[in-house]
Amino acid sequence: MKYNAHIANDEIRNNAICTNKKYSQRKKDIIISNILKSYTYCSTKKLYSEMLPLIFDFVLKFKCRQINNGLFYSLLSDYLEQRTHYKISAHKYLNTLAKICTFYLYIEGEISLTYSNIEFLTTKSTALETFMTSILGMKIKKVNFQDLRFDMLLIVMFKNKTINVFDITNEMLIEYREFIYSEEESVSSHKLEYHRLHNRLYIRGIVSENSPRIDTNLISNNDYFDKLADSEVKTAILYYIENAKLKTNSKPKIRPHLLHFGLFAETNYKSVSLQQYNSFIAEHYKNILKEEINIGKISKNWACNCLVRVNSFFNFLIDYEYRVCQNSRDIFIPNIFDERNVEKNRRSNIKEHIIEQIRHKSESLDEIEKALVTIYLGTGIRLNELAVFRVENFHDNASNLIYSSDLAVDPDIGWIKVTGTKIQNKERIILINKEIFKAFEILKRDRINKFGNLEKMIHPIPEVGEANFLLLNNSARPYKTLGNRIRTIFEKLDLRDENGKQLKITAHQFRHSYLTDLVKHGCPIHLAMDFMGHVDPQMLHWYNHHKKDLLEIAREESIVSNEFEIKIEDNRNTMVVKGDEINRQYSKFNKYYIRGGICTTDEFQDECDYIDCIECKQETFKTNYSFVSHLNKSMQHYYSLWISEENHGSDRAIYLLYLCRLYEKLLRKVENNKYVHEVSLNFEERSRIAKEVGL
DNA sequence: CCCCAGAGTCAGGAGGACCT
DNA sequence: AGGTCCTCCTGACTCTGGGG
Repeated sequence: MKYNAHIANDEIRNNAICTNKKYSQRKKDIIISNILKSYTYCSTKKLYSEMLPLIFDFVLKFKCRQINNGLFYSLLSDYLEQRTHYKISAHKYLNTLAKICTFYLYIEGEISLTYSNIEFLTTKSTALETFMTSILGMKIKKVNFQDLRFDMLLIVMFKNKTINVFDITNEMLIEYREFIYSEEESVSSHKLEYHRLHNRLYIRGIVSENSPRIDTNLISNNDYFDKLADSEVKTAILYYIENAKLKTNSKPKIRPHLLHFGLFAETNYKSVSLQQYNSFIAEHYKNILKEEINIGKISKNWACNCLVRVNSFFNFLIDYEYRVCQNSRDIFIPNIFDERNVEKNRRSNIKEHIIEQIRHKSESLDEIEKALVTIYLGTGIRLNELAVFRVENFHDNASNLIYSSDLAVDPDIGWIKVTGTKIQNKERIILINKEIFKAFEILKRDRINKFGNLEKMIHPIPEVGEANFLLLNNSARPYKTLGNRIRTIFEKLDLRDENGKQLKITAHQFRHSYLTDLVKHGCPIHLAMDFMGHVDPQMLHWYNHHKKDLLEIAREESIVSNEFEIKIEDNRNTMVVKGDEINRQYSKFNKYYIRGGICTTDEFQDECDYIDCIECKQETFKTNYSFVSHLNKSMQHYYSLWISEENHGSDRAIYLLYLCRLYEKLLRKVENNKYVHEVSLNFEERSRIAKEVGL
């Protein structure tokens, strides 16, 4: 993804708000107002507008000075706390503002970047993104800020220089970006390089928020690392031990714990082994906490946080031993807090009885949660699509279609228009039933209660303009962490499988279930694709968990049922398989087709020499055979007509006919009930097609 | 009034599932 | 095959309500 950083830099230089000299108050005000302008959606705007000038001044003080993230931030907190009447805590938005100021000053050439504060100021952040887009004019909307950081670090590698504080100049940035985004070079390979670099150099801090801040959040070059890592970490541990002794009274909770770990580390760290590490953690974890810090009475998270930090310290020790002592044994460092069991294969659909369970148990949820569950359950919507769903896309009064098992048309029920996130600006229609309709109403009502009149609501984020998101977080910003909430909900539901094992359900799994359901009920392929928002029919293979039934239905009920079979081509040998065997072979071979003209793979087009294969005569033909299953007698007739004609012998014909059938029904209803039929673009297109084919 | 603990919430990083 | 984005987790915040 390209962004025009160099252009932006030139513009800034041409219209420089300030030179390298000191900022005048007026210029400073302009900068600050610009930053604030980009930050108006912040829920505590007043607080920040008051603090921003202070932050700006503060950042200026660090002109051309190396400073560590942690130190920088703690100093900033102190600085602000002294000068305002607010009690400053480690506030993320505040942090972001500091990043913005730093970045601005960097762009202006007022400050230089150290390796440390590269990390510091290029963290991915909505505010930073907004800032760069609106104020600096950088078109980096789609750029991951992680990548920006990669770039900056890789400049150093690309230049084959050791990392030096002031080596990263704008010219280097420009040159490197040109290099990295040139067509000859793959960005991903650089990412890999970066990962190696990153993993080697980055040590996470072992400092708790309740502890004095120490410079342990190190990112450094090799020299720095080699020179300082040993003594620095050692110092940190000793520091803790010292403080533990001194301040046991004032901080009774953390000290014994750290003391224990610190002593262990100090005495054992030269020879700490994986076995020691594991057994130590596993055997003493609970006892230590109970004995030393009385786990029953303190925050669980807090204790865990301490352990994580110590954990990372041990990671460092082991890494250090491995690297410095040249010990060649394999070391695997487990994360004792990482209990997730990530499924390595594709995600599964949700079995019917689990869905029943969900429906049953969700009675205990509150209204909003219940609505969310209902929507995901019944629409196959992507997680993010609901998060950015706009109120105006909810056609509550519109008449429209609904997909159901008998393909009936129900004009009483509406649709939602979803803006795709995978493909930009691509919209699609999802048909909803009354249950989902109600769920949306609940969300809408909740939205009005929280944020006022829906119709007059303009989204607080400037670049969003008048978009009116249905879901907002407490700061009236788009609900980025909807996934977290969904996960919490399903944890609350405590779903169990047959063996009583707790199930982890994610929102995306409902997509699998939804498609499986569609196909199971014989939904035609292109319609299913529309509903799912897929471009490539092959994706349906990925999602469809109903293959066996699908094939059997297709075989038994299709218009070509008398002669239905699947030929599987394997090195030019053809075999005909049916039933279970079809299912078994399905995954084994890529190349298959159905007699009657349905071809499924691209490769097949080149080699196909079957007369029946209509596909090979079509340019854009791509499908699988699942649509066949829904055809009824009347459709057989149309189908036979269509495939008999040249250039029309494709599943497209089936699709069109299917649409015709739907529209036929709809039009009839509209006529009878004097229904005003609102159509979306998608449906206009379909309507047009329907007319073209004679309806 | 403050303190505490728990519940709820949110941004960001990492990795890999999804999708073109 | 390479790009996108989902899901996990973590650190750290806010809110609430009870107790001193």
